[in-house]
Amino acid sequence: MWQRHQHSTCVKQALKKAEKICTDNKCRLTPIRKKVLELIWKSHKPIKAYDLLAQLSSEDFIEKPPTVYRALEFLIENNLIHRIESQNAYIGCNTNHETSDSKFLICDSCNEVEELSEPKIQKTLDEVSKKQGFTPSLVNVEVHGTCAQCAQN
Amino acid sequence: MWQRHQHSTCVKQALKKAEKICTDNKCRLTPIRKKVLELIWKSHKPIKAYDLLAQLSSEDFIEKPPTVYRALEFLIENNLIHRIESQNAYIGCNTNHETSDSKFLICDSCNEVEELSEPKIQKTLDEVSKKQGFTPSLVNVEVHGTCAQCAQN
DNA sequence: TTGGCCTTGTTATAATATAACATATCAAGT
DNA sequence: ACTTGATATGTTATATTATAACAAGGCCAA
Repeated sequence: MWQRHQHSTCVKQALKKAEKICTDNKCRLTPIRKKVLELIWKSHKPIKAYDLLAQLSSEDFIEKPPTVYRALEFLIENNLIHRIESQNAYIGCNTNHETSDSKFLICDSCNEVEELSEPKIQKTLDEVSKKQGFTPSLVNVEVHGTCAQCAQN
Repeated sequence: MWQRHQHSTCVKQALKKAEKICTDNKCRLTPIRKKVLELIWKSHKPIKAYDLLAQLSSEDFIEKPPTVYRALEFLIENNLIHRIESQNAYIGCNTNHETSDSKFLICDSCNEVEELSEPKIQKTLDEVSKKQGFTPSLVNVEVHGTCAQCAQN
């Protein structure tokens, strides 16, 4: 997207962060979970469960749906990835949050995704919720559109 | 949800509004489309495509998936309903918008949904997008939590 | 070292959605 | 009214996404 970066390093960083989070949370980053997380980060764009499945099966991992969905569930619970609801796809989480809130800009042209961490959004949604007497527990924002790169071309 | 209302009247109003919109948009609110819209409004909560299908088939309508999905597609295109992405479900739209943007408070306890039309949210998202050089075309916000009614109980 | 819990394996199936092509209906111009 | 092109629906089949249920294995703490 508009922010190019060294991709190989971000995969490593993500795995490192995952190790730490699992230690902190007293849970296990098993080989399958690690592999799925790695594939998600390597993809760099939202990736679908059955695409992960295909990649796993080409690498001596078990290639049954429950395997992947369990790994995804685990990674989501530990805030290591998010699900993009409007695409039935999964993407690595590179922000630090306690909650599973997710806020994305999704470029419908290049299909890259930027995760937002602007407190302003959360604040606005909290205000509006409060006005309705509503107590938010989980926020999901998906803004579709065109990124800066794609707008130029 | 926190706002109780006369339900039978809101179904009628929704159908009336639909007639108008279809006239304006030069498109046709056929019996199937009308029936699907009516069922969605009668449900009053997000309803799933296959539940609609079941209800249709018990009323002499054709009971094949494409029938329902086509009607849903039409209704979404004309902003008469929205899809709740996090639930694979559909709900009537009672606000007036040009775009298909949708913003919801979703009570995970009673499963009722409130559509938001606060310009503040749109404004905040526009600002954040702009900051990233991103041009939004469609916004989807789904805030899960507990509504005022349910919080009391 | 064993018992319990977490994780994975395995089979089957549920739930959600679309492709592709045939037929019917509408509505606008003649 | 008749023709025609566009829109809508019927129909069959299948794609895509996800979970249930139960068995087996591995890990670790008492």
